[in-house]
Amino acid sequence: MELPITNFPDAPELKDSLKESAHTKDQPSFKDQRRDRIIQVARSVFYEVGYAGASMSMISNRLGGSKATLYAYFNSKEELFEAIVREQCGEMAALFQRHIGSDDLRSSLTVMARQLMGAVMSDGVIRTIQLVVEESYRNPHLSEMFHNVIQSQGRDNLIGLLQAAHDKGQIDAPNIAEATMVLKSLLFGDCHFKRIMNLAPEPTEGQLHRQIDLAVDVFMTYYGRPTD
Amino acid sequence: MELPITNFPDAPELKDSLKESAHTKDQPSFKDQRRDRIIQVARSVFYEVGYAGASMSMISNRLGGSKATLYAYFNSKEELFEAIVREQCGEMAALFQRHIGSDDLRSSLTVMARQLMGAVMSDGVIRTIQLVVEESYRNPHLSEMFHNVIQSQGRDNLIGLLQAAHDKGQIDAPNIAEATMVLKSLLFGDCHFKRIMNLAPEPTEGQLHRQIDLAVDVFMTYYGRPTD
DNA sequence: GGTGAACCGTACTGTACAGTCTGCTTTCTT
DNA sequence: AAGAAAGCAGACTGTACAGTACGGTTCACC
Repeated sequence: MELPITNFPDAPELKDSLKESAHTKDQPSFKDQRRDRIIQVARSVFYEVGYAGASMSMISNRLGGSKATLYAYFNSKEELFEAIVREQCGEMAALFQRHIGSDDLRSSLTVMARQLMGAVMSDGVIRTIQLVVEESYRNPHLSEMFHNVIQSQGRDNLIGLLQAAHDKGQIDAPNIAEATMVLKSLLFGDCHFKRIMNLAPEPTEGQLHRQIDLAVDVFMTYYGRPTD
Repeated sequence: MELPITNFPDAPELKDSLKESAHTKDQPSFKDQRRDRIIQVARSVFYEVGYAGASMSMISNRLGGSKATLYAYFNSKEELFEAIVREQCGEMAALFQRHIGSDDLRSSLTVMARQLMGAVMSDGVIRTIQLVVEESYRNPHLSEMFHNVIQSQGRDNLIGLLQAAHDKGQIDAPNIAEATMVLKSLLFGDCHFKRIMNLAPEPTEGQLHRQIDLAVDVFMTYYGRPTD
């Protein structure tokens, strides 16, 4: 079922702009930029109709070029999809900057959580998660890739923060991994699951902040030192 | 790609047993039992290869009958899948029996949570969730159906329990819905998400119990009355 | 022993898709 | 200007699948 998306008019424009930027000797090569453009377009198609529902013809049509060109950049649909997930992981990892705990642990946690949650609840990340779930049976290393970013990178940040807080005596959490899990659960709340099930829209900033405040409050009540 | 599952030998046997049971005038008719058998087999196929990966031929082969028979019971692949999800929802709903809080809220919560979590973390339910996620874009009312069970049924039980506890003065939770969300998040923890992403096997009973104990402890520390 | 409903096996139809190939055009390089 | 590299359009191949058609078979029931 080919959607009626007849040759996007912006495709040729882009092509021209690519050529120009090459004249000015920018860092990313033609190929890289074109590759990025393919990933971007393909991602939007996968988002709309899912992995199984997307066809390479659909992608190349919307891209404006020919299928042959598409296959010149990616050897298969699977490889293209993998590149999309990889790129999304990269974007997420870039968001998980390392935080150094301040004296006020509550505000440190809040700042960090806002950053983390904004990323993790966004339409893009949620849709990627859904696609990974769809493909994770056929292609288990996709979820592993995701795991390495979302769990290792994001979680290690949290663990580092909490470990430092524990060492400074701000909290009393002998089992840091467990405490991290509790915090993460409280932060994600109901909402993350609902998002994945397509049962809730992207939360507003206000909703996110309320949820984070509650999570931090519950967490600190359990793990905080009496003096804190 | 047809899997090498040549005509299950048990299919004819079953057919015979169906006929026999009709003689004895059991409640479920031929059709009902046969329908259940189809759902059961189809579910196992969907579990193995996903919705898109499963073909009706594959299902009817494994069933032992012909495709025509399959279509005599279900008008389309989608309808069959919907029946599977509906049945799984029914099974889950049956597990969420109503609990009346005892004087010991901690133990009430623990008992209820063990029941809930055992269901919700099981391979069957998790795999169904994954399939629903896969199809929820094309077929949004599948997730709604799920939502009605897992959220309304399961959650209403929790809400009822907590409301009673609040009324009895066992906890101080002016916003019951919020408290329920906190409890649910703590119970599900990391594990549920990991399960959905195919990153963790079904937890052992010991792991479940530890997680539940921690969740209840955190919850009661925050919401419990000082006297409790 | 005949009738009808359910079922069986399988061939068929129409469609859709991944991936390839070809012949042509544009654009860059030298 | 000439050759090379990349891209374009779209036809083509082979496969897989949803769903249908059909002729033959079983079997309960009359």
